Amino acid sequence: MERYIDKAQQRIYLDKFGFSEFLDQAFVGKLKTYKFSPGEFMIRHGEPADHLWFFVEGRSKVFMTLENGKSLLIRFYAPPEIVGDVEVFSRTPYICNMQALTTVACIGTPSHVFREHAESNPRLLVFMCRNLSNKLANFNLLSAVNQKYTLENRVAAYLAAVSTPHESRHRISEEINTSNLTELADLLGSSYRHLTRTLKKLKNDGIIAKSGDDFVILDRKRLLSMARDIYSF
Amino acid sequence: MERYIDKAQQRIYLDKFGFSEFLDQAFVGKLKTYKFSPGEFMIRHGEPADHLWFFVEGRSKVFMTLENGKSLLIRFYAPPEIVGDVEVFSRTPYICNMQALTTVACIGTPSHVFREHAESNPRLLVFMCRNLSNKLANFNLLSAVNQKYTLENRVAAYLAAVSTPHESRHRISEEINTSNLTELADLLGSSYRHLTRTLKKLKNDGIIAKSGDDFVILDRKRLLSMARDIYSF
DNA sequence: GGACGAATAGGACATACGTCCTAATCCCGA
DNA sequence: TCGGGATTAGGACGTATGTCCTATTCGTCC
Repeated sequence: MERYIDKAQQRIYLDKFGFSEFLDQAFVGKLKTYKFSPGEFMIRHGEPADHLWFFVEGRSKVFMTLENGKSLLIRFYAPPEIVGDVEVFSRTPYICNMQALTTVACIGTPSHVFREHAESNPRLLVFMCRNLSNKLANFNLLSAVNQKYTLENRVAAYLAAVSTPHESRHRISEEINTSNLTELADLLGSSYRHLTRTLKKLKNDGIIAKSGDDFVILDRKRLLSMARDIYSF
Repeated sequence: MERYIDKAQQRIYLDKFGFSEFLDQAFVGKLKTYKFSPGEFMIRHGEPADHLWFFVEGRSKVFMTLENGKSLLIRFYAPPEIVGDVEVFSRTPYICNMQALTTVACIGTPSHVFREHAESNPRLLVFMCRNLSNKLANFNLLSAVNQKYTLENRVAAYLAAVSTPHESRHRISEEINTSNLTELADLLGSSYRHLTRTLKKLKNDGIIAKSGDDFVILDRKRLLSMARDIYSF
C-alpha cells in the first residue's frame, strides 16, 4: 500500500462519484489517497479496522475465510464503493478479506477521524445508512439464492444478466464481473468442477454454445425459464 | 394489527431498551404502539415499506420466500430490535416477511415521519448505522456458515451455544430461539428430515442424549470439536 | 524452441442433503 | 371419549455438489 497526496486527482475522483456532496471541505482536506497493487490484500479478516475508504479506481474482491479452510466470495467491488463502513460503526475488527484484483485506488482516513466528522454531518450519515441498507438487501438476496437455488438456476440467471440481449447472437463478452471460470465458480458459491459440469449440460441441451473463449446464447427463452425469477425479488 | 396510544407504557418500553436516548421529545410524541397476534404477518415481502418500528415485546421470525417455493429463515427477532430500517433508507418495498410468533408490540411511525426526524438527528443516525452494521456483520457470518459448514457442525455449534455449561449435565432447556425441531431445521437452513438424521448420529456417537423433550450433552468436549470455531469469527 | 504455469475439460467416486412416505405419540377441543 | 392436528421418528431413494485426478491446450518467459 502506498500513500499519495495528489489533491487534484482526489478532487476529481470525489466529484466523479458524487462523494463530494456529502463531505465538508475541512474533512476533505484530511483525506489521503491509497494505492494497492494487483493481488495485494487491502483488508485482512481479524485485523483492527483502522481505516474507512472510498473505493474510486480498480477492482477488488471481498471474501470470507472460514476456520474449516473454505472460503466464501462475498462480492466484487468496483467504484463507487465504501470500504470499512460496517467495522467503523460496529467497532469490530474486519470481518472479511479484501484483495485487489487490479491496481486499486482508495481515498480515506483513519476510522476515528471519519467518526468524528460523521457525527456532525447528518447528510453523510443518511448516505451511509442508505449504503449499508443496500449492501444488506443485496447480500440478503445473494445468500438466499445461493442457498436455495441449484447451480443450474444460478448460472442461467448469471448468463442472462450478463449477456447483451441486443446483439444478434447474444455473445457473452469479456465481462466486468468474472474473467475466468474459477472466479465465476467462486462468485456463484460453487466449485469449478461443478460449474463446468453444469455448463456442459447447458451446452448439451442446446441452450448455450462456446465459441473460442466466450459463450453464446442459443436459446434465450429456455435460459430465462431456467433462471426462474431469481433477480425479480 | 391494532393500534394503541398508551403513552405511559410506550415510555416504559422506550426507556427500557434505551431507544429514548436517541429520540427527541417531539418525535416521541408522534409514535404509536402497534400490537400483533401470534401467527399474524407484520410484514410481507414486496409490499410498500410504510412503517419503521421499534420492536419492544414478543418474538417474531423473519424469512424470505423465494420464487421456487422454498423459503429461507433469516432470523428471529426479540426486543430490542429495529424493523424496517433497511427499507426506510433504501426506499424499496419490504424484502422479507415477518411473522409474529407470540403477541408482539412495536412502537413506530410512518416511514416519511421517521426520515424527516432522522435527517436532523445525528445521534439517531449513528445508532441506525451501528444497528445496520451489526445486522450485516451477523448475517454475513450466518450465511457463510450455512453455506460452507455441514449441518452436523452447525447443530453442534447451536447446541453448544444454547446449552448452559454451568449445570452439571448441560440440559438444553426450553429455548428462546427454537421450541421445536421443525423450527430449528429452518433456523439452521436445513430440512427437518436431515436434522433428525443428524441428531440421531450425535446420539449414536454418544455426544448427546435425549431425555423427554430436551437434549442432554454427554460429551461437551467432542461437541465443541465438531462445532469447530463457527462462532469465533 | 522448450518449459512451465494458468486455464479448460472431464472421469470416478463419495456424501450431504432433499423429497416423499408411513407410523407412533401426544394433546386439545368438540 | 373420540378424532384430528401437531410433533417426533425414521425408511427408501434420488441428486446436487464436492474432492481428487489426469489430460490437453495455450501463452509467456528464458
